[in-house]
Amino acid sequence: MRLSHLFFTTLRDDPAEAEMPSHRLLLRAGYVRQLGSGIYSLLPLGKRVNDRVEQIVREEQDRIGGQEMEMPVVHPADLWRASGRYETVGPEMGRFKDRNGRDMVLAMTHEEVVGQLLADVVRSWRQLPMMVYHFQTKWRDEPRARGGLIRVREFVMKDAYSCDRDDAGLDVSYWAQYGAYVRTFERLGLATIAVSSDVGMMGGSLAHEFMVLNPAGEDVLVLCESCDYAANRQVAVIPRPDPAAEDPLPLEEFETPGATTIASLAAYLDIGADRTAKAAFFVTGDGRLVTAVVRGDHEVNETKLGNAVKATGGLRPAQIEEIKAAGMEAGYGSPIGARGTFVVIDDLVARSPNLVAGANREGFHYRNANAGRDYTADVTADITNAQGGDPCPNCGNPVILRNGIEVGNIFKLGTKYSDAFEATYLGEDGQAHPIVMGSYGIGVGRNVACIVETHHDEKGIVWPAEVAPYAAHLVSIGTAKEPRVAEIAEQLHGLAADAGPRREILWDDRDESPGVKFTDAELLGMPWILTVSPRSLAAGGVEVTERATGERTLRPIEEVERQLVDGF
RNA sequence: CGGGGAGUAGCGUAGCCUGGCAACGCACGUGCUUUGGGAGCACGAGAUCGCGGGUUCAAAUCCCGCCUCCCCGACCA
Repeated sequence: MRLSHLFFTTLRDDPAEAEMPSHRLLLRAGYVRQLGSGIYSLLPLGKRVNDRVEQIVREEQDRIGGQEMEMPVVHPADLWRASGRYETVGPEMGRFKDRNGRDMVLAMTHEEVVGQLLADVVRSWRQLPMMVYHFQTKWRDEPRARGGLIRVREFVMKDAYSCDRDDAGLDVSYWAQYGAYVRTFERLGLATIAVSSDVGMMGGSLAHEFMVLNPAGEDVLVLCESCDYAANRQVAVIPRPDPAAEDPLPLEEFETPGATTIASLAAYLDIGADRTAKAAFFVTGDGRLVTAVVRGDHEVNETKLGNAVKATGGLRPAQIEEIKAAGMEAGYGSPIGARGTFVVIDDLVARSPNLVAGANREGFHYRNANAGRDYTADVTADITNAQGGDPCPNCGNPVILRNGIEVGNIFKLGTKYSDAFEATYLGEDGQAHPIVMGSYGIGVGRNVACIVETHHDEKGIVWPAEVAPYAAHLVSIGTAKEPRVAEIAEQLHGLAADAGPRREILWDDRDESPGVKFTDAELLGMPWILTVSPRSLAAGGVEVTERATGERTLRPIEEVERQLVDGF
């Protein structure tokens, strides 16, 4: 490809809105352009990288027996009503009416379509197991897009669906996908950590997320450096020691002026935060006020809390008025004397005697609050976040917290969708059984961004060879001085093109100064930069620079020609 | 949705407080020179100053409303 013909432009200055390296570099180097919040066009270079990433994902899916297909982006709403998700999902799903007034939705995932297809196609146990996948656009109207391609609203996902006769079969499919993901991310040049995760809106029993460590990551991971424990903080369960036993003392109200936070309360009383009980207030999607009580030295984990109260439609922080309506006082709140609220107590609070808790009266707290005696739980569960230094559940050594970006996930779905669509098969026993499903996603664009996040330097992108849009970047210099420069460049460019699409190179044939060409070559990030110039020809060939190391060697033309075909 | 910030030429910005010809760098076009690390000179094109309303002799600038984008928090590939 001649750079003079390529639909792109590089930017000398960083776009003001781009903060993450991948966002900045993909914009500057002319790979992508933004159309709206969380909506991006892929320019030709971006499209080629995207295709290379897709191809690696495709090969690894095919290797474990996945069959590629394609399902639509626009679905009739009735399909989503059948699974119940038309009601449960909320505003992140795009909804519209067709010209006849029928409710339609934009696909945010494809379990429903697969469920319906299974009901249609699968009759017999002989058709199972079976795994299908496709690359398709999803629309998810996220509350906030961010970080360029890291978190967008419209994106292409590889989503795969495994279909098995029973749980044992699902287990096999699940771990086959696990292995495929490990290979996929290795080939993409991404160091991932598989963490166990929440099953979220998908429902199901077991799930892993593949995470790339990144300070800008939106997930917090709980990791153990002594063993291989790794979990999303949403689900990490940390063992906690029993608090020292004390006899319950009488409840006693006392004045704590202005102590609306645990920090100020503990400082005022000169006690540890672990001697206090903290109440946090949420409202579920179905309108219940939830009061969560954790010890002052912990934080509420909203995922665990949501699961504990079986919240449909998620949780949102409660308004002051909603807290007051239940007889509680924000800043001095506790379930003591409250009414009309669902109370969830962290199991550590349940075991901690004589805590300081809010008195539901401005400027007052109680001493010696005891769960079970002074207030009762509707549910007692672990609802706290793991913290750095907590003991690892495997080996007991202190865990660390790191941020991560989720580049892929795998879910055991079970029969939720096959039940909804009556997707059954006749078993060897002559009976109908529900098909057992799994679901496996990889966001293509996010992976592209993550590759740039790990493979770049101060000059620009450094593509791993497997995903680079072109195998090499040819820079020709001094064509006016030496006619052979253009001839040789032309020859190398044609040779690479003839060697096949994967061997094609980018040739900067523009009439630009050498400085501009080198700078752009480094910004664009092809793994090899080939320089043809009067100087290189006089020295006997082509200068070959490895982008990653900056190492330069002068190689005879014939050798470069061979390497353009066989690889460098 | 809560909090913070920003919309001026393709990109980056100044001008706004204190109203008075819309400016600078890069990029872009033409010509000449230059050609191994973001070249030089000359000429040139490019902006309804996010949108709507208001105040004023006069609005990028002041006031009101709206829209969009970015960043931090609750969701996910």
